[in-house]
Amino acid sequence: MTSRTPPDSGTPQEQAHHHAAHNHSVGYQLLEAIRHCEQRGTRLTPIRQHVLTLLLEAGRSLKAYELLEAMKQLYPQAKPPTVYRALDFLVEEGLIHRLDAVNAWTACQDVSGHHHDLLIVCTRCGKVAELSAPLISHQLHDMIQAAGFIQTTSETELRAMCQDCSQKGTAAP
Amino acid sequence: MTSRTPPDSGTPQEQAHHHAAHNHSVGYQLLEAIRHCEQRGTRLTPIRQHVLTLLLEAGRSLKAYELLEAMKQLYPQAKPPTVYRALDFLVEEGLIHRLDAVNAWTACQDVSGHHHDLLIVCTRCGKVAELSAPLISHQLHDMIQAAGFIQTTSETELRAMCQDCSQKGTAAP
DNA sequence: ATTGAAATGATATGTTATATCATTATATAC
DNA sequence: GTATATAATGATATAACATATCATTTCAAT
Repeated sequence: MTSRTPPDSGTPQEQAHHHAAHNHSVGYQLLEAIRHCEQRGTRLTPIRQHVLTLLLEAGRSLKAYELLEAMKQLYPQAKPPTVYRALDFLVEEGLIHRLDAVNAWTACQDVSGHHHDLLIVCTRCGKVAELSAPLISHQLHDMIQAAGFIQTTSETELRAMCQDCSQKGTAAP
Repeated sequence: MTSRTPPDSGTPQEQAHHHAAHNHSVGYQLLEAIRHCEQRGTRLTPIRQHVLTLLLEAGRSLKAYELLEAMKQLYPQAKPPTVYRALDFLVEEGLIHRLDAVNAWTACQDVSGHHHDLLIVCTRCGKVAELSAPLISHQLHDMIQAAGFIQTTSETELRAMCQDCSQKGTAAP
């Protein structure tokens, strides 16, 4: 799950927005993706669409080789490059995120809607919350620039642990 | 290099601090590390010390297998676990950072001094700038909490490109 | 000296990702 | 509609990153 029901009663103190309300169906999200690619003149081929669908249906982040196994149901000839090429395309299109913290991949929950710039990643189960926090992101951008760097991604990954996992303790999954 | 001479004339707008001034010698940094481990009752064994020294001398982030190759000069019997165990120990001690964005490892430039909570990582060459920005970090912490997560690391990695690399363009290294 | 814990040695294997070249599909120009 | 260039996929191999496991050694505390 991508944190669909976070307790919004915390300490806002910042114009941060969850987009948990954008809990669209997989079918709708797929349509959004198709429109998105049409507008950009890119091709959401069957393989790419299927990888995206798997991620959308999973409702959590998946490993590349998990996706490969799943792909083999429909595409028995699928090999690692089959999956990695699709993933690279989908990242390029902004339809999915690669999560460095857990070496996994997750569908973007809100392609056409609000921009989100922070990803909170549970390093235990891979659950992700997509947030929008323009003020913080702007500050981060300025700091990166002040340090003599150029920001190359509009999304910042934050390592964390979800409530379920932190309750279960640090033991193995 | 860990961004030793960033242009500090940018847009501060935030109490962010570079610690480029803490440009200590490798010898001094090693002494700091030894003291650090003594105080914590942990053992900076020869292997661990050598891995740390390699990272300190490199002045940039290194891959685990680069370190392995280098280790083999002094420890011909070195194997992957030799290096990974040392790296895990050094991370545990806060003497080095693991950089998820580039699958590499970098020495902490300021073990005993100021706390730093942001790492700006050049995803092209692995160069790192260590920054301290308590206000932003506090905001990030609150947002993570508001999203129903528990923050598990005190350092946030920011993907970027250093000036050298962004000038050289997107071509291969 | 004994002993328990930590560290290292050694082997094997698991996991993640890419390089390369051949083939097929698609879009555009003609 | 055929030619042709480009994009996508197929297929094989291998590179790059990381850990599990068990044996042995070192170290510190008794």
